[in-house]
Amino acid sequence: MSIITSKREEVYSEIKKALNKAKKKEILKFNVLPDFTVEVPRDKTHGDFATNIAMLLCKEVKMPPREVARILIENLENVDEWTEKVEIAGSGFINFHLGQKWLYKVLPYVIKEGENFGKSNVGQGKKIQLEYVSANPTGLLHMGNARGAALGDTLSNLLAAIGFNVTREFYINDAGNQIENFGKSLEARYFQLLGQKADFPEEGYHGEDVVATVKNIISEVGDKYLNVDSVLRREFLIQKGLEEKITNIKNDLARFGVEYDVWFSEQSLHDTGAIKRIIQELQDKDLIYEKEGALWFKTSQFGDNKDEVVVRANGIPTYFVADIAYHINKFERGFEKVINIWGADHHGHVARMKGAMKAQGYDEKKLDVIIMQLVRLLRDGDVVRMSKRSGQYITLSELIDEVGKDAARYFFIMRNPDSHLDFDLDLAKAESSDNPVYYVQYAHARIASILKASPEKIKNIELINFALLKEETELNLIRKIADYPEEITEAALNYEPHRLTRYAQDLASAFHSFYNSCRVLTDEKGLREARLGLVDATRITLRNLLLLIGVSAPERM
RNA sequence: GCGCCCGUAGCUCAGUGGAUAGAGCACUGGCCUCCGGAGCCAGGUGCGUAGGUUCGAUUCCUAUCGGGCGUACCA
Repeated sequence: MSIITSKREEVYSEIKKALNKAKKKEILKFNVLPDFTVEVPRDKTHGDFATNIAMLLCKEVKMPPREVARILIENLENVDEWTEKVEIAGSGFINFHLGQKWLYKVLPYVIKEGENFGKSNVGQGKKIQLEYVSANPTGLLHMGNARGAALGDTLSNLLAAIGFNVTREFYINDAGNQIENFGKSLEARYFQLLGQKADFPEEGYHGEDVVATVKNIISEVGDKYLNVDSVLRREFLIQKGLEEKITNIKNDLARFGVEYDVWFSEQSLHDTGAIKRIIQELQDKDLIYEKEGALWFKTSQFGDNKDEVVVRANGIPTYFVADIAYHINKFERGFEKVINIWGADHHGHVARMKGAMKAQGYDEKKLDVIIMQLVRLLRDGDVVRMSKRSGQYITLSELIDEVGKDAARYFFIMRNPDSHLDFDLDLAKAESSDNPVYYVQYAHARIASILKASPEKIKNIELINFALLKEETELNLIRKIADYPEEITEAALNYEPHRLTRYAQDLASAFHSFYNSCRVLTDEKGLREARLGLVDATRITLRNLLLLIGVSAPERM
């Protein structure tokens, strides 16, 4: 429990106590206590915490809000012990000024916690699963996959930090139509590279990477498969091709700092009969009918706007039913929460997947789908057009080469997933103040060099007199640090990783301001030690934060 | 047509049922004999439009306009 959270709760419960006291005395007459807020006001002159309770209550008690506020304040107990000043402001806000004492407790707490600062047990060890990227293994990872990777990994880190037991998972679409297509493409390239005539399938994968894959296969087995049965040849090429593609995907993601606990194969759902089982179960529930030779699932009964095919007329199950089987599998593994990160082009899939879970007797509320909008790439101010089919796209690997892992990850989580993302390659590459990543990392490097230049190391934080920190920039920095645990919790629970970059910016800014107005390594020993403590607490916070985002915290730049 | 997301500063984006709506970039001017100037300080414009709910709406609801995506026996 962080200091600021406990402080807020203290204020909250004191207000409640006062209200109940006034109610008992029949000065305020109300039935149910409204759901009021206690928040840190935007404007510092409005104190450390503010509540809107008076405005919410005014109607029921039939008094002007400021009058309600006055009564409430009168009924607060031992106000002087925990506040410096309580005032009524604006149309009826009550502002609590707590003084600075509690702020000084923040720093020793942070230093003692170290890398645990910000962590909590809000999640209580509950099992939670995140599935992200899950790109088709028929090609390389593109910008959209990269955004999903950065978001998914950061969100996983966040949830783990607040005490959830997180499983990170990649679903490999190694079955279905696109694999057939992949096989045809490989086969055509195989013929072509061996000097044979072959038409390349129109719907095939035109990318250069497919050519490279086939070249690798040829260097291994030569023309051995030129004259075998086409079915066997394709089977072999697909197996080899998938192996290489999946290895590539794993390597690229690893370079991006993204590691998975589970790589789940779609094919395995066919092999184990899980898909057949689902279809049977749906049939038993009378949720399946036949039309034009295909089997349809009555998804419209569950909020979808039309029914969906689960088995095609040619007898091959669709991606949809495989995905249902996969999600049932997730629930069977006992996750209390299942989170998917999908691109906006899959949003139509959400309602029917939830419907399918409901049809199978699972609580669809346990399935959260984060839809992220698509990425647009900008170079020299122009949009770079991308298309996977045509093979024209910038890969994750190329992106890392060009702008580096740190900048790429930072940029991807800077935006709300709901927002379209314009990825400005030139800005991401800029080694200047324009680049928000450097701005934050610079603060960390600067701290490292102060600590290095310091004549003494902090040994016993108990002996430091933090009350010597009285400058406005010092107090601002402490307040910002104190916000950190709450920021982490909010970002995690609301699935909002982008809050982290904003906070990072603010924290770095508060530090730079402090640095410019206060000399750390001053001759006064007491003040120097207090400031070193402040600097160290800033370092710990910055470092923990960057770690969550998957960006390095450099000692030097 | 229908469904989902978005519309906030010149640009890229945060944010909130409440008190003066923020940040970065861009533009202008200042700041190191001293811990890293990749820094700091100062400067100004905006919630697409129209209704409704509310003590209070940029936020919630409805309509409308604009952009993206979906609406496959692709995934």
